[in-house]
Amino acid sequence: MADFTNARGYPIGEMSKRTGVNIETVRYYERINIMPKPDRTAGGNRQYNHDQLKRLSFIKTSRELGFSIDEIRGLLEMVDRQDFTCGEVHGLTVGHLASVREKIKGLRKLEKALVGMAAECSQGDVPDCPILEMLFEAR
Amino acid sequence: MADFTNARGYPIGEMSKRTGVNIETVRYYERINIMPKPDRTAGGNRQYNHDQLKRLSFIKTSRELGFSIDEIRGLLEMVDRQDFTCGEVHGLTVGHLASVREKIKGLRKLEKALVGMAAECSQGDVPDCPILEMLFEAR
DNA sequence: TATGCGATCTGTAGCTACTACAGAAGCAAG
DNA sequence: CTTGCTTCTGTAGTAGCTACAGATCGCATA
Repeated sequence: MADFTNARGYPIGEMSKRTGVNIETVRYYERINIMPKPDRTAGGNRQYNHDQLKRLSFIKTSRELGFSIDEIRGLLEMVDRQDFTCGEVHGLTVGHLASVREKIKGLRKLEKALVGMAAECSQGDVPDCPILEMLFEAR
Repeated sequence: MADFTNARGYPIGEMSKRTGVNIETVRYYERINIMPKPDRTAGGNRQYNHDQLKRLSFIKTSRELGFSIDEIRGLLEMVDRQDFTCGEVHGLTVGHLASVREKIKGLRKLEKALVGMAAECSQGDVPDCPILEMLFEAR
């Protein structure tokens, strides 16, 4: 059994397991420069350190919270340059929150429309459907 | 001023204006075979008829309701083959409704998490931020 | 009829955020 | 040393468009 508690560095598969980020995606993050180029073994395999693990976790968590790669890039750049303030980060978060709420609003409308359409429908065996009729209304 | 009330056919720009579908997108729909190849003028410009206008409206409305291109393709194939029943269409709609509700649920969770994070934050001028700390927690 | 200008043409490449190969090479256990 | 899992690079695909470039069409006006 492999043991990564000593500072031997994590291979990419371990990074993937620990963060839940797909291996291919880890390499992708390197390619688009939100993850740094890690050390390599003599044979050329990637070897990550603990900071890089934390960075990848950050990205994963942020993605799960719906931040775009570009938003995350912005946050990470501030972190890397050490020139952020709590207020800035708060601003980005609140901005993102607003866009999430927009999405929820849109989906609620949509839900309503679908419920309305479904309610109109007899669900019968007939080839005649108010749902399709609605959708087919030319503008 | 152009007049399309006679059966001269609609050029692509008119289709676009009437449905709100981008011109490039109309051509894209043709390429992926959810819109038929329309007639052409002597010079090679597309000339659509009223049925095609209705079909494009159908696609647009369905997209706005969040149906995927593949779902729409399915609906249109049924329509084209004339072998759908109202029950089938209802089924597709209800299935789609379920996935919309799933999305809403996910976004609500996300909203909650963001609100929680933002509340923790002093918004101050300091380079020390509980939001970033949360995001940086290694797993 | 000529001209000018907007609309349209084809083909290709880009976007977001990944994912999925192929074929070769590394690496660790037995 | 072999076996077999992991990792490597590079490329291409996914959805659903959008954005060009450079050429041609078509219609109104002079």
